[in-house]
Amino acid sequence: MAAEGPAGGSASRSKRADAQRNRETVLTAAAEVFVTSGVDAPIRRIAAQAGVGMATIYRHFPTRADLVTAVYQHQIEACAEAGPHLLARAGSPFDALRQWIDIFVDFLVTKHGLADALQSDSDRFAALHAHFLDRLLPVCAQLLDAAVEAGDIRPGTQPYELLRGIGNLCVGRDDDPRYDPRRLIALLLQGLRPHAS
Amino acid sequence: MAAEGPAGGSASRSKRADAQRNRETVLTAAAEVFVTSGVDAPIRRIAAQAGVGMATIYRHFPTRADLVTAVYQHQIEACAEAGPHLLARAGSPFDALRQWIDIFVDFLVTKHGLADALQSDSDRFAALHAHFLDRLLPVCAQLLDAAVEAGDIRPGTQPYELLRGIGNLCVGRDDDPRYDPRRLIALLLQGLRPHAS
DNA sequence: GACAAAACGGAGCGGTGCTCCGGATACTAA
DNA sequence: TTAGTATCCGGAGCACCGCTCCGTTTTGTC
Repeated sequence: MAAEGPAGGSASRSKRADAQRNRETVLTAAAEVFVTSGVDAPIRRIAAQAGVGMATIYRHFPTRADLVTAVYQHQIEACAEAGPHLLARAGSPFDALRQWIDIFVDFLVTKHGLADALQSDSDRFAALHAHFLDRLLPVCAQLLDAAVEAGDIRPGTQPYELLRGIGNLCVGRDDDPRYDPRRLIALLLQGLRPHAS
Repeated sequence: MAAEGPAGGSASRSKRADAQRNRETVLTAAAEVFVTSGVDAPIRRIAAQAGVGMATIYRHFPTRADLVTAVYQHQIEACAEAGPHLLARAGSPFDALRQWIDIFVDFLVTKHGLADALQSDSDRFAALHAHFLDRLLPVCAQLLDAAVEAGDIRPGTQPYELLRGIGNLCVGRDDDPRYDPRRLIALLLQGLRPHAS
């Protein structure tokens, strides 16, 4: 709680220049390594790729979740912002929900191991899980509410449960032609529609 | 392919007495450790619990998947056998499918980390995944076919996809009151029902 | 009891997460 | 420009893990 430096500045600009530079270097390197080795890649490898020491990574991103969060920050944000946008543009709230889920799923399945990390049983990624929730849960809830309001789906589904379920369905090997999470998610959405008794 | 010893014996009885004894000891110890520490527990810990060396475990169960498979052998078998049984007893093929899935889910969620292991994107549990599939896929397919035949659900769903989807929905922390995989699986099944257009 | 085959146990190797601290670096003030 | 200092860096080091190798012990047989 000590006083901040002069002129405060925004979140990540109140550091020394080399620190700021290294932060970016690490983020770039991590993004590259994540593509080839998944978000579970050894910190040593990321450090080597960035040409820095391990401690530098830990100093900027104390937990692995912090690093992953920072790397995918923009895409999480884009996904969150797509929600209201779709709600305004799509043909129906249900379509908006469906398209938003498509975006979310595309995001998850193209990042090797990200879905696994999100639902990991260990606590190593707790902060990542929390950040996804903070940012995306309200969006999902809004879309869900709108669809219920419009009578497109039955009420009673909890946004958290739906979001985690979708994430769960994206877990595991993504190169298996026998398994496409999108088909199951479509079934799930179908199950949400009102009974046409 | 060398000649077997005298009196051959069934699968795991053609070894020396101490080996046979240790095999059982290890299985018991592993079952205990799995309950408290999950199926990812360190081999060292299981060895300590059993009072044997690590090499003994690796000798009897070359991969972790072999050990896990052996520990849960009986329950996998029971689950597989429940399929035809339910099909004969339940009110409808759909009910049979639903009840069988309940059994499967109960099995998964009560073994910490088992669902995670099954869908793990590493290859460490490949043999476990394969064994589950060998044993349960035909059962699931039979139940699915019967339900389609009876007109309870729409055709077109692949047993593998359904089984893996259910497994996926069981992944992650099992002590979160906000998330109950059974509710989502019920939705999934609902989505399988014919459109009452 | 002697012998060989089988099984055992744990030291040891490579790899990983994370920390600690001596040294290098960037800003500040004179 | 040059000192001085707070900040940051790098990698050695420790703990833990999976897995193997090999000298030792146990078991079954003659």
